[in-house]
Amino acid sequence: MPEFMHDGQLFQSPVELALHLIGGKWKMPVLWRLNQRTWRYNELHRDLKRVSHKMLTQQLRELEHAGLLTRTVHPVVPPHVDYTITELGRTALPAIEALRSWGSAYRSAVSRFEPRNTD
Amino acid sequence: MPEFMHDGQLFQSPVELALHLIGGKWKMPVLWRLNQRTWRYNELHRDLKRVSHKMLTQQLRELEHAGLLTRTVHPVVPPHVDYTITELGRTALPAIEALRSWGSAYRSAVSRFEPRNTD
DNA sequence: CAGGATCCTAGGCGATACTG
DNA sequence: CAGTATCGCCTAGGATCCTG
Repeated sequence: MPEFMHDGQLFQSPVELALHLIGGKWKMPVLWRLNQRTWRYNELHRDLKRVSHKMLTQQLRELEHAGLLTRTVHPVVPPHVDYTITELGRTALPAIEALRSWGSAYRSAVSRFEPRNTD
Repeated sequence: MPEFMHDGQLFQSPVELALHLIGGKWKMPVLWRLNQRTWRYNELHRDLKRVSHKMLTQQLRELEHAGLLTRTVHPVVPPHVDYTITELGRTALPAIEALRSWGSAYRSAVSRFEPRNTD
């Protein structure tokens, strides 16, 4: 398993690359939403409740840079920008789904031992 | 998609939980290795080249806390500690494999546009 | 050999204010 | 509405030293 460079950074494995590309806290949730339809900036901002303006913008930029989504600016006033997933971005969905599904299964597996909150 | 608590923290989705559990920089690489056999601490430390002592220890503790691996201390001198994946830990492997496979596919998809280093 | 404890710094990230 | 810029906190995490 040889090391390799991508975008000026050194990686030891494809997993490490994948986490770099979509492992950020908000990237999978964003791609997941974009799978259904095109979203506007503020829609995402509202729906991902605890994300800060700065973080969301930054992660959207990184996803765009990675070619996983497309940013479209409509030249109207007030500004209107929306984000669409690319074909390349769609290829990440099975992996995201696998994580989502595992997280869900883990939760029910563990809840059998940790009693649920009843108060 | 309701929010839920796990281990004292608030999560918005199963994906977020999954990233919390195994999204750390070294966790998937560790689990991936443990799938093949039991490893000793120093073996992991050597094999994950750029991990620091502190980080590796911390992430192993978190994986243990999450029930994904087992830490076994052999009472000999010098100390001998090894790490084994649990059944619960094995359930994460398909998700890790999905990410690994996507990272690999992404890399070859992108390399068609970005010329490889020839110098 | 495994890992705890301590110190210390870079930079991740939130809050805020400003632009087109 | 969407995005940039700036400031400053605070903590993630590396380096180092010490134990059984």
